[in-house]
Amino acid sequence: MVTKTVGKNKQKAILTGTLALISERGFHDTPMSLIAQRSGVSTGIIYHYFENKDDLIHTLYQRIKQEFSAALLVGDPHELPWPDHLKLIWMNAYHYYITHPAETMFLEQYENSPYHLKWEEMPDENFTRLYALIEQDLAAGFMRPLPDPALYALTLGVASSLAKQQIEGTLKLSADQLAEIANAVCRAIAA
Amino acid sequence: MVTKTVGKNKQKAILTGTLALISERGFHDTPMSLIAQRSGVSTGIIYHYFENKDDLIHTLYQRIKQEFSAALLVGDPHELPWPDHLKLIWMNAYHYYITHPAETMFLEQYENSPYHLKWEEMPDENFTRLYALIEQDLAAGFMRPLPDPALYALTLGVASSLAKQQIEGTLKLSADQLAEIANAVCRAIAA
Amino acid sequence: MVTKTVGKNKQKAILTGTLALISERGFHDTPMSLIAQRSGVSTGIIYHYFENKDDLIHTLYQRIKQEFSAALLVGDPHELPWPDHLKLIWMNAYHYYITHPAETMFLEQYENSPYHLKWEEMPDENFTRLYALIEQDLAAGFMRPLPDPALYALTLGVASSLAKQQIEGTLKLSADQLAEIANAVCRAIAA
Amino acid sequence: MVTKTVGKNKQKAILTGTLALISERGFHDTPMSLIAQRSGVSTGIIYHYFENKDDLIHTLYQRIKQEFSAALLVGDPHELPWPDHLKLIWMNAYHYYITHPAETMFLEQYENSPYHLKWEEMPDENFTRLYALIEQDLAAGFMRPLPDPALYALTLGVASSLAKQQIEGTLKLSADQLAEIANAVCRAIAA
DNA sequence: CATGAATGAGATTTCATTCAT
DNA sequence: TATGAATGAAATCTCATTCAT
Repeated sequence: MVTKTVGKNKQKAILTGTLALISERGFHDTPMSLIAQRSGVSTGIIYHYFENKDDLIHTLYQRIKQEFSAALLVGDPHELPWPDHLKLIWMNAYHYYITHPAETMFLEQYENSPYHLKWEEMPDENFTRLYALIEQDLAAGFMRPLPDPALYALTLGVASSLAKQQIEGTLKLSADQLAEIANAVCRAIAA
Repeated sequence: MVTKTVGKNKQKAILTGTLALISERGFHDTPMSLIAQRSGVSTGIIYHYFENKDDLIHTLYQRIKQEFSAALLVGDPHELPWPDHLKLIWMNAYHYYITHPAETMFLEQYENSPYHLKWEEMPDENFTRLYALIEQDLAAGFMRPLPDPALYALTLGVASSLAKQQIEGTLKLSADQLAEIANAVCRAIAA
Repeated sequence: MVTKTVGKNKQKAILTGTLALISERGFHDTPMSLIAQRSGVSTGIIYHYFENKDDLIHTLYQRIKQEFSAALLVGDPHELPWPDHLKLIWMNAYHYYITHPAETMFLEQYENSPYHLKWEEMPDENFTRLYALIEQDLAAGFMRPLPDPALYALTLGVASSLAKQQIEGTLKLSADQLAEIANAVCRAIAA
Repeated sequence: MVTKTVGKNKQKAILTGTLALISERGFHDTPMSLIAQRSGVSTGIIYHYFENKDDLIHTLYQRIKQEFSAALLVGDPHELPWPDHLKLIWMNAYHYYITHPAETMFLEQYENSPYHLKWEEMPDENFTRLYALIEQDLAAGFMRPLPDPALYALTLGVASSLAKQQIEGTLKLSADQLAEIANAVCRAIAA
């Protein structure tokens, strides 16, 4: 039982090290040996926990994506009326991004590389619940009937774009400005 | 006279080959030897025109960024009143993206990699003119006083996000839907 | 226990292979791939033991220099009176040179290339002891008060020069001739 | 006639550039392109004046060797009695070395690389005259009957060794010290 | 489970030499 | 003569992956 935990810890350490390095240096320029070093493990052991480098990176992606989807549901948006649940979700996304800079940079990098086309997206329960909520809003006529990707781009896409700039230090938003942008996002898609 | 341009042609061929390969395969997985082969030149000559791989990629980025900024001004948006000039610019961006899939994928990849933080952005005359137009709209009270990056995310960011999905084949927009989205974008930032 | 030393053996093999090749072919014309082949190792492992080619060559130089300095003290020259200790040291140097032709050619090549100006000389205990002995001889008035480099040139420099020619096959010295030259060297610097 | 001079000038420029670069950077690390640049000529033209890189380097060596041998005879040593002519030759050598640092470094490098074994030494009239003078001294019993290479090592070898150290800045000799060393050299080989 | 030396294919870059102009 | 773009073989170095211990 002790060793089981050690094993999990080691796997976690590898994922953490990989995240740190890739967010700093990019996919290229992040060799396995450096990951091992940063994670405090040997090169060989990585291949015990992951099939190969691609598998390691993809696993990391899935973990982060899952963590992100869970973060979107913080505060139980399903309990709130339109448009409050939309604003909460948007704020949750934004908050996750700026409090998880490494994860954010990694996600952006991953999703914008031809890398992620090689794998199919895993189904995720939290996203399923979110899509259901959106369907309700559409059915109730609160939201304009735009294609899903358009709704995404006009909402969470904006959040990620802004967060990225804050992380890079090229933007600083006050609470008021943030609320104002959240309103703008609502205006964009509200019926 | 024809032969005088051979040199430039070769440099252009290299940039074109690089663009094609990187948009298909990513930064990693695009070796110089493959670039040479695809461009129909020898490996060595690449280093005559570019200092190294980084320089090649960055130069390519600058060229595309320039081409893009020029595309935004097609149809003389400065001559149109608010909000028509905004819509024109937005449509120009969108049009550039979907008619230049390789360039789009390259731009996204480049701007989302730690790569681009190593270089400072070049000043660009077209962007300067665009910013001036935005300042006017802000001063005239047409647009909400949001920070530049927020305005960008709510407008061109949306266009790029949508275009990317169309290129990847996960989205198809009708002219009506597109116009509807352009309206949404306007609503978002209009005062 | 045998296998524990495998690592060191491999490093030694690389140094030995490098020495052989460089003494035969020179710095240029000695590619890493050839070193690997001659040493019976893979190219990659060389970079496990040495940072780069420069580091490999410089490390080899240091090892040889150390071995040489140890060879100078064979027979305990400190126990002999003037000028016998000088003659012993001189003979030791000469003997080392002609019995280590590869090392000799390497040393000469290294010390006569702009290469060695990039590194600072390591302090060496044996040389320190030799300098102390020379100081004594100077203080005792046995030797003429010439600058150290001049003393070196008039003694060991002569040994190396002669050895080099013997190695190249352009000179053959009898024991008598050698003794005669050792005397000449003594005459040159004796007070 | 004008162009003939230009040609010679260009060849001279190439030799001068090569000398400067090799004395600074070594045989390796001195590419043809850099030689062209430093010499103010195009890469291609070098191959008009020299067959290849080896030929260029060997030609340079011969020129310098010739210049050096001429320098040894300055002041007409043949007119002076023993041991004055020996001292004059020795001083001539020393003087040439310290006033021609690039040439000195080049010579040393060349003669200590496996390079020079590929070519046979050219006969040189000045050296022939010098050898004749030495024969006379030997026959007259002024000099000890040591092999030629030994005589060389004990005389000019010492001069070159000292000069090299002065060039590298690790030694500074006063006129007195120099005269003292010249005396030491004479003592070494005088009967 | 764990290590890290070892491999070797392949990546980037260099450079002597050629040749069209 | 003169240029310098062009070639491509070869050099240096990297790195994902394996495996003996």
